[in-house]
Amino acid sequence: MKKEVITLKKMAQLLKISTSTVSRALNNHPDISKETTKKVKNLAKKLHYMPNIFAKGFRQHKTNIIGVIVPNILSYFISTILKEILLQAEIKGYRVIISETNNDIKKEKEILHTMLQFGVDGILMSLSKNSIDLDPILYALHQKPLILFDKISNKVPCTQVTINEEEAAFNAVEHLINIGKKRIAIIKEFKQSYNSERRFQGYLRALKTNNIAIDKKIIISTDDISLKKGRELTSQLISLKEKPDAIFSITDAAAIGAIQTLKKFNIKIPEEIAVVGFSNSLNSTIIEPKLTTVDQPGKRIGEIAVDLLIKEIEEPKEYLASKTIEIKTNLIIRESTLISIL
Amino acid sequence: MKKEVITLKKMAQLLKISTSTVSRALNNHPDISKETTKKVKNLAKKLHYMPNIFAKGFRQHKTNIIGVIVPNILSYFISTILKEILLQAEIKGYRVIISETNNDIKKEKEILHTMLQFGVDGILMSLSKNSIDLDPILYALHQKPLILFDKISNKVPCTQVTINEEEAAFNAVEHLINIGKKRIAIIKEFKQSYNSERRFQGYLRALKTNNIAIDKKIIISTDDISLKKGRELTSQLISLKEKPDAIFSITDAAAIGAIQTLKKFNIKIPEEIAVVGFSNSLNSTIIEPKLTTVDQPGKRIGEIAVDLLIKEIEEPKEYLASKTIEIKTNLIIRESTLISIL
DNA sequence: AAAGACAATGCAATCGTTTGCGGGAACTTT
DNA sequence: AAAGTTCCCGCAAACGATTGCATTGTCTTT
Repeated sequence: MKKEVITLKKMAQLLKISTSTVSRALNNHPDISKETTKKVKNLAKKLHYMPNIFAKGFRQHKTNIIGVIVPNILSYFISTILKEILLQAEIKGYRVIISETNNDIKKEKEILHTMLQFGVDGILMSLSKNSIDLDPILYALHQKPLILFDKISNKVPCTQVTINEEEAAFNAVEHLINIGKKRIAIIKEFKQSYNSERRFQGYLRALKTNNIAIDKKIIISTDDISLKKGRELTSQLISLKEKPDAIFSITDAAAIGAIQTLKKFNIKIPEEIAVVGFSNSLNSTIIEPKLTTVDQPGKRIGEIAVDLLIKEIEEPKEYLASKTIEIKTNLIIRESTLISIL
Repeated sequence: MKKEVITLKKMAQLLKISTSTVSRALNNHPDISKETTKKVKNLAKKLHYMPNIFAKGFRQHKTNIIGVIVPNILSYFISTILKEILLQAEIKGYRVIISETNNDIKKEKEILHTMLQFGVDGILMSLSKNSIDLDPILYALHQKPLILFDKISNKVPCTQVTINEEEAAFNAVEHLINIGKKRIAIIKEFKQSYNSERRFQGYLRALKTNNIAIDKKIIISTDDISLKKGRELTSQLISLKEKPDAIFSITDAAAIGAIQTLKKFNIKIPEEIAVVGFSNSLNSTIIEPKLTTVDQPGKRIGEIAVDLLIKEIEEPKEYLASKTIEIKTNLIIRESTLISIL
């Protein structure tokens, strides 16, 4: 199983030169003659020499590893971001270790700790649903560059990359208004979720801008915003005396649940009740009618987040730069809001 | 940004004892008195001491990192496996680095190389679609424990974890036969794919066992087995003189494409043409009619793969153990094959 | 020809942790 | 009281790569 490991020392012995010369030759140090450099490199290639990364990292206090922390990798949107993070990091010579919190704050803290202990050069993080205690994050931020993406928080003084949640929601709701809807329900998460809250702000602004009264009865909050919950909450909504004429769900999953329930009760979509989701997940084109939804450019988020992190790693700043980058989203209009205007 | 780093030496100076004692105390060495151990541990906690993983790994020739190589993380099935790998690895004290090949053989080779160079303790790998040149993998196998999962190959002498593809396909096709279907088409990949080939074998066996003639006209191969391709190929199938009365697709995506096309042409599912997929992806319950499909226990695969790998890491064997573990699947019967038997 | 410049290489320390070995102190045994 | 045990602890080497400084040899300059 084990093969003999080739080290600088071994190659030095074979060539009858010192390890320092071998090291310098491999690193293209100008002090070393072209001839020697060539000899060393040939031997290294022949023996499949691989530098011991640990000795190197140990010496240079750099690991070239980026830690990524996300609530749950089983989300198409998150996967898209991760995919791009992997790609970009690799291009720039970094490896990526990934950990999941599953929205468990205790675990979030642990992971943060082990990542630091492990010696990552920087951290990309998407917050758990209810990260209230931000101390561990602030602590981490003092040790290594850290950037938040997607699930962010304005309470952490660091670079943040996310979509413009408020505007995205505003556009989605205004679209509903434009197709003639006047009584628009929202299915959102409870307050703990910063992102949900920002989408809710967009919803409110759209209504206010268009002089539509806000009715708390059709503002629904839940903590587990799943497909199943979407179904249940929609059942509630349509049993109201004054039914809504549109539902804006802050996730696609719940929007799909909503559609399923509406179909079950033979309510016409979008004529009686239109539905808008959020994420442009794969399912949104499988469900019938196809779901109008906000497309979140996961690739861009991943790309920008890695790029900024590596910049912070390689050009460390003494002060904490705290800029938030908001990436534009795109409302994709599909059948669930497509009313033919006659 | 930078905080002072706590090392064994610093703590030793503070306590006026030697670094070796500090080290041993933290590792619960029996030679050290309880009193001293306690003192050391308290100080370590107070100062947030974190061992330098690189010095440690350097010394012990162990990194506690597992490398995972997959074709594409944007797959629900793969994500499920990854999720479990992350979970189990973490429980056992290992970190996971993930890389994608995107089915690019050249990249596959590079990734394998950098992972080894990086010093992972072992590798979990799912092969690219057309990994023909297995040399890099065999080379890796000589250096470190390596286990293949999901996309495997019988040409690599190592432990492999996968589902029982042949039997799963056999059951799926036999189910179609049991509901009265006699002319069953298959949508599969070209030969390069070992898994597709095994599913095809199951298809053939089911037909033979039930004395159904094999007709090449309804055996369709493609290299990009996507939803779109599923649509196109289904169009072809239903334009045949002798239409099939069932379609077995070796992926859910193509099966969903098939359903969409059948609906477009008003072909009744499952009465006229039944459809079976493979994977039990999220979409399979969103499409209408809901898709009958083979459930692949991703969690089990991930769990077993990590477990075996860590065993091989911690109890290295001199010989190459080459056992293949096949995990049972489960056919989930839904509307796309649900014929009420009167 | 002696001195200075420069190119090429080697020596040795260093990073933080682990660990084999040795030794001192306290205690037990004869 | 001498010898043997046991318990704690420290010394120092080792892991592999990097790097400041010293050293050697060659060439140029005056």
